[in-house]
Amino acid sequence: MENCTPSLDTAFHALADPTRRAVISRLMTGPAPVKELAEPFSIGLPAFLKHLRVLEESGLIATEKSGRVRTCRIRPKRLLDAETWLSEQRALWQAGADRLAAYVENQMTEDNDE
Amino acid sequence: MENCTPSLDTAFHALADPTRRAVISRLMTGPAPVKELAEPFSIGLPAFLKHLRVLEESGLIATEKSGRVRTCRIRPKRLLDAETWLSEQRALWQAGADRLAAYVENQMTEDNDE
DNA sequence: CATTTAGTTCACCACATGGCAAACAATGAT
DNA sequence: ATCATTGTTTGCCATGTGGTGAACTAAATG
Repeated sequence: MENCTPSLDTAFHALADPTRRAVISRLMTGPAPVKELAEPFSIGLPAFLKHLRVLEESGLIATEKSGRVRTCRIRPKRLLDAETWLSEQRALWQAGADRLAAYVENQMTEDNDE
Repeated sequence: MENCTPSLDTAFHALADPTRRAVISRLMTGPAPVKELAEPFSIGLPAFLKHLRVLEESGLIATEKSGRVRTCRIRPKRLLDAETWLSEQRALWQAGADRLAAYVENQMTEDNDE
């Protein structure tokens, strides 16, 4: 249940943008060149490349240039790191839920908004 | 496997800061007033309140003021939303892994770096 | 009432982010 | 050799972020 700060910062930050999440989703189905990745979006290439750089520096993706085309692929490890942190937090919460079962039951019933 | 943009943006962004993640971790063990939450950190109250506001507007926590003390508690739903998105992505990846078992095996062996 | 305590608001600052346009490689195709 | 394709770099700009210090409100406490 560490707070292993340095990598989670960049990973969560990278995920906090719809364009970048869409790129992640796309790459989950297999590698792709930059142009194909950028196609669905209405932004220019320079802006899109910035997103790719954020993703790469966060360790969520890896890119490799062969000829004039740069191919991007997913890097599942960092995704798993983020997921692990979240599930650890949930485990922490459930431990507290066991301690204060009745109180938490009350919290949940008033938490069904939105 | 939606990209349900609006809430994930703010949730992931809120999680992209070590101070805010530490607050989340602390609140997982039960509610706490602002002063107690701010104590472990070396930043001033105004800065800390900004973090709390980010957390609250992201829906990750809820706060309630009683008398002169504002009590903060966790809101597990948004945490679960983020965790769900991540696990959906992983499922997507595993589907691709089934399709291209051999290729992905190759990818994993060259992904043991860092 | 006077004072500490807890939180809030305000003005300000340095810096990162996300976007653009435009010019510049470098490779593949004709 | 020419030319289209695919990135890449460079300025530039508006906005958001994370921090500060100082002034202020409101509730317990003596």
